[in-house]
Amino acid sequence: MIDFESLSRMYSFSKSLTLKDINALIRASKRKSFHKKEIVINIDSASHEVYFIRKGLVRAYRINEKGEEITIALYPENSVLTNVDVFLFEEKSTYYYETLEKTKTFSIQYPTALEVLNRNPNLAQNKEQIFLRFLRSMFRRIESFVMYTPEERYLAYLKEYPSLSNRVPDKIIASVLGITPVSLSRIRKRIAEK
Amino acid sequence: MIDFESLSRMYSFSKSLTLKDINALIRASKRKSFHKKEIVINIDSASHEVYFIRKGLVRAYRINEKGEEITIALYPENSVLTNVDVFLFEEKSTYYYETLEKTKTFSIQYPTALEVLNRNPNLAQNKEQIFLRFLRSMFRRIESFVMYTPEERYLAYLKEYPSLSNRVPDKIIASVLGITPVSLSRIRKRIAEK
DNA sequence: CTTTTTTATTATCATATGTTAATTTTTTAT
DNA sequence: ATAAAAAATTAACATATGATAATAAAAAAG
Repeated sequence: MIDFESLSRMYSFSKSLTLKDINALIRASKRKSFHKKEIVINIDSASHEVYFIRKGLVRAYRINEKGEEITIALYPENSVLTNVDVFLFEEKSTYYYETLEKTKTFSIQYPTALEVLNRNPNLAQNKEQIFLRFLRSMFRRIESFVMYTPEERYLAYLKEYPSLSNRVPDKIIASVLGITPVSLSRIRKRIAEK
Repeated sequence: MIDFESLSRMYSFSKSLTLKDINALIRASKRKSFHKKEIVINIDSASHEVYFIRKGLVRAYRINEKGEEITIALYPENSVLTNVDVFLFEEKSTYYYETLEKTKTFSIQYPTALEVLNRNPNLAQNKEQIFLRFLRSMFRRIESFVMYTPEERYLAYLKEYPSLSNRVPDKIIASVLGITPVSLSRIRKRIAEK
């Protein structure tokens, strides 16, 4: 059940995983495939499933009071996707998690993951690494909102995620940056004129 | 060395701490007092010290390229303050952590805290709680930037931290909200007119 | 208490963004 | 390949914000 692709994905995700850890994780996890625009976790779901994106791209979005789609996060390859509402607030999901591309995942029920963690102390450290990874990206994102203009945020986004800019529709990028699609289009024009 | 104030502070911070845990923590930590406008952690510091704010108020700020003070975070009573650059990015601090009021803290060197944690398995769970607390507040803050206007963010801030609005100068609140002091003043006027 | 310094407000003007709608371009579906 | 749908661009207008400066109010220092 352990193939080269799983191994190398795991390795690229975390170099501190041992073969034994990887084995334990892979045996406890299952693979899923999603078509484009397929729901991974639905709104109102209480799912405790933790996903590792092997391939593809997922977004988390909701519909606001005005009926607009608000995308709060993108999950590209090698990222960990969880139901934030369940994990952080013990509430049902307030977001749809939907693929933007054909996507392949490993996933594991959180209670099962905890069992594996308890049997493999090495993994506990890995759990902390995942927490730190979330904290890092969230902190950088907050910094970008506090310190930079929308235009600067867009440029930083292009720099940090060059591979995503071609895969994510601008209207979704705009939402992630906290601006409207029309405004992003104008920003793009301004940048192009330089 | 364990007084009632320490106990009740600890209890209000986390109800899952046992007396033994509290004892271990308090014995390993030391108390500090700071005057108003005193530096707790300086820019470029590599300090691994973790602070628990017993009383008072601290902010993290830096000076941007234009010479403006940018406040990224506020740390009121019962919050945990760490050198984010050191903890998340293993770099020297890019922020000044400065008191806005007379402030009293418990603090502990992170390596020492880890020793205490290792000797007291109950505390490990508590460490996770602290992580979760950071993740929660960061996530909510990101949501507020993505989904709400500056005016809505200000109203949400007033609602969430009513006790802070009188203690923090508006120019600092403006910075935390990612807007200019002039703009916040206008927002306040607009709100007052309703 | 008075003076000095800091903060907040207001005004003015330039610029950016939001909103709505029309048009063009691109993507998707058949 | 063609039609249909979605996304991106552009335009026009209203509104909000940024920048700078002057003034008023509040806080700090002596």
